[in-house]
Amino acid sequence: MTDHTHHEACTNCTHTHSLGVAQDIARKSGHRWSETRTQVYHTLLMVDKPVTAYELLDMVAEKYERDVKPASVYRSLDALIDLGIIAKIESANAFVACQNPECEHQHIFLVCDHCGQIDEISDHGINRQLLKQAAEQGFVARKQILELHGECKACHIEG
Amino acid sequence: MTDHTHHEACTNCTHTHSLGVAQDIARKSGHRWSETRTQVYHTLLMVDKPVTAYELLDMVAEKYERDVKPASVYRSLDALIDLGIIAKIESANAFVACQNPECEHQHIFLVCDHCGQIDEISDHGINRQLLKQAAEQGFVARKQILELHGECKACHIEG
DNA sequence: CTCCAAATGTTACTTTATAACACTTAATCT
DNA sequence: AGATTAAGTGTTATAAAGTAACATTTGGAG
Ligand SMILES: [Zn+2]
Ligand SMILES: [Zn+2]
Ligand SMILES: [Zn+2]
Ligand SMILES: [Zn+2]
Repeated sequence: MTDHTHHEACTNCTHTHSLGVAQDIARKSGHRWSETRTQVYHTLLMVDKPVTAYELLDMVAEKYERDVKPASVYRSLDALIDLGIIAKIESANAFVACQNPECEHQHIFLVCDHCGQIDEISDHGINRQLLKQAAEQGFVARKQILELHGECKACHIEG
Repeated sequence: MTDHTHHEACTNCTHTHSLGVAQDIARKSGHRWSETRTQVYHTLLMVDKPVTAYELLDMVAEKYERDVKPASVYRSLDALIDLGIIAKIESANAFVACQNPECEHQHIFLVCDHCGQIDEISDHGINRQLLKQAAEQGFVARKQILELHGECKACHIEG
C-alpha cells in the first residue's frame, strides 16, 4: 500500500490523485500499470487539451529524458482508452484526458478549431436518445463518437 | 445541353441522375466539374459503403484503367465533401456517398463493425438539440461528427 | 476561339499507425 | 524473499493516411 513510486515523481501538480485512480481502475479491470503509462497519462493530464500521439511522444521524451518510441506511446494510449480515462478525438487524430474518469463515458466533445481547446457536453439525454433511435432501426450501438467543431466562447468573443 | 459525355460512360447503372445532380450542385456553388471527380464520385456511388481513399484509388485505377495518384483522389474527395454530396467517416478514415445529396447534411452514421455497412439516423431533432446544448455553453458549432459503432440489424440477427 | 483561374499530374514527403519478435517486469503465488 | 509467467516494453521496420510544391492542362465563361 505504500509502494506508489510512480506518484512521487511529481511534487508540484495536482494529478497524483488522478494517477492513483487510474492505477486502481487498471488493476480492477485486470490491466497492469507501468511507468510508461504513468508518464503518458500524466503528460496528457498536464497539457489538458488534445494532442497527437507524436506530440505526446515528444513531450514524454523531453520531460522524462527518454527515447520513447511510437509503438510504446500508442500501446499506452490504447490501454488508457481501454480504461476509459482518456479519449481519442477521431476528427483530429488527437488524444485527451477525460475530465472525470469515474463517470460514464460517452463523451460529447466541443472542439474549438481556433484555439484547439475542447469542452464537453454532459447531457446524457442525447446519448440515450441516440441509442434509442439506433435501436429503432435495429442497430445495436456499442460506442458513440460525438464531436462538434466550431468556436469556443473565448475565441468567439475575441474574434 | 447535350454535352454530358461523363454521364454516358455508364449505361448499366442508375447513377446518371446523381452524377447530373452533382454536376449541377458543383456549378451552382462555383466549383468546376471534371473527369476525375466524376470517376471518384461514381465509384463511391457504386460501392455504397465506406471505403478508404486508397481503396477508392485502386478501384478507380482498375475501372478506368488509369494511373491515378493519391493527391488527385484526395483533391476530388475534398471537393465532393465541399459540395456536400459525400462524407468522411472520421472514425474509419473512410468516405461514403450521401444517400440524399439534396437534403441537409449533419449526418448521424451507424457504422457496423462487423460488415462495414453503414446506415443513417435522420432525426434532425438530435442535431438541433446538440446545437442548442453547445450554444448554452457559449460554443458556436459549425460541423457535427456523429458516428455510432456497433452491429447492424442483419449482423446482429446472424450472430 | 481565346483566356485564365481552377483543377490535374507528378514527385517527393510528412504524419499517423501497426507488425513482429526478442526482452523485461508487474503482480501473483508460494 | 524468490520463482513464475502473462502482460507489457524496446526496437526495427514498414504500412497506411494525407499533403506540399510546382509545372502542365482544361473547364467553362465571354
Ligand atoms: Zn503531477
Ligand atoms: Zn477557442
Ligand atoms: Zn453509373
Ligand atoms: Zn453489419
